[in-house]
Amino acid sequence: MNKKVLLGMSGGVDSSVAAILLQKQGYEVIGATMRLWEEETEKITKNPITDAKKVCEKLKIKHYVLDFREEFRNRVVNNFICTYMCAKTPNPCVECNKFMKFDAFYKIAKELDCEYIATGHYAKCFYSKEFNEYVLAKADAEEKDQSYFLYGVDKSILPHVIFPLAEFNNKEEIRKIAEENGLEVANKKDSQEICFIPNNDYIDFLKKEQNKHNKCNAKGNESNKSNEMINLDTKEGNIVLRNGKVLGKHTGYIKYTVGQRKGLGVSYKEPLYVLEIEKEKNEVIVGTEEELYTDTLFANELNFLINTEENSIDGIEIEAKIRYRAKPAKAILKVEEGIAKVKFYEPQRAITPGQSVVFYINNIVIGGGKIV
RNA sequence: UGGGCUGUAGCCAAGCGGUAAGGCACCAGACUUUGACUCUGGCAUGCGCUAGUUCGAAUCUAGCCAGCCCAA
Repeated sequence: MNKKVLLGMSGGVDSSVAAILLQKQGYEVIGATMRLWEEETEKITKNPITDAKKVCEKLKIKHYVLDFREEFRNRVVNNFICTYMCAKTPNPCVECNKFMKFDAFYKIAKELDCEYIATGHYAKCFYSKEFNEYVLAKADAEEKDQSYFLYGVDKSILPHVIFPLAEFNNKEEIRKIAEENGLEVANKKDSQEICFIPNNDYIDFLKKEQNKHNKCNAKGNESNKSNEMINLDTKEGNIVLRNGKVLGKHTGYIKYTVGQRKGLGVSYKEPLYVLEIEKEKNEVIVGTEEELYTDTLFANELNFLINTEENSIDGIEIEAKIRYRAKPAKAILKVEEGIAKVKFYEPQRAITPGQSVVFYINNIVIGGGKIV
């Protein structure tokens, strides 16, 4: 039996400990770090390659550096920019998992004769008797669970995925294992923010990159990009209430997302939040917190991780997560012509176009899509 | 020129004799593998100016200044 596994290593504690755990379980581990973004990646995300190499040396495993820069730009960065241009809010981690970590990476694994790939994600992958196939599910530690980011992967890959951290429920334990094994990264700070954006300044990033990308792959924006994409970061428009009353000016709608409160620069008797971005009129519509709640959403670009031929998904009750940090909420799912309609029992706060909605049944990821 | 209204922090704004609410913005943290939200802390010895009444004035009085509206 082939027990070779290619482990994606970010140079952080989680994926480093994952290597140790896999070794203990008797796998032959090969480490690989993806190079995703220019040369700066090293600086921005704290030496992923160098650190991963050190860990591999210590654990006596092979380590490869995979140059995915071109794919990353084409699939992840391009989509990030286009989505903002479309007045929506992207989630690059979803794209990255789908195209990089669970596609391009798996292809390399096969070339290296690895039956499995593994990552340091907090998620679970196992054979479900109920569904009669391999499924993706939440990690035991629900607060750390990252299954949300993974709904977009191709379901055929699930039998080949291992998440060594699936059952850990606290980070201290993981750091402890790293320490016991003498890994320098034991106390490395958790990563956060978008990996390819320095200083977390996505506006500055868009300003610099908006004219560089060559082809727009975001849905509904295939045409005439060249004129529109100039100066998205400065193109002035109105900030208005639902009734049309103009409260002030914005300097580029890409600076806003639904539910956003900070940065509006307008006065009102109570806090105002972004309700909607009107791309055609170049308007940012704002309102009070209660206006933020809606009970229905539609999603496209659907991906299902269970066999939808054998399992009915139309009209069933599910739990849906409308953003990474949102609590799953009960809803009824309907699917028609590639569009999902999700009707919640309780209205949800700030449903945001561009973000992903992920469907769960008993902690198992059924699928998900992009909110329109 | 006559009549009316207004003047509180960078912005909006409450207070109407008892010792400066609140929101926006901003700053510092917490939370967070997306953008947000949220949470904690900070942010006017001073209320257009001057004089007065009062134990006490942003609040009352007078004059002045500035802006807005109406009328000739």
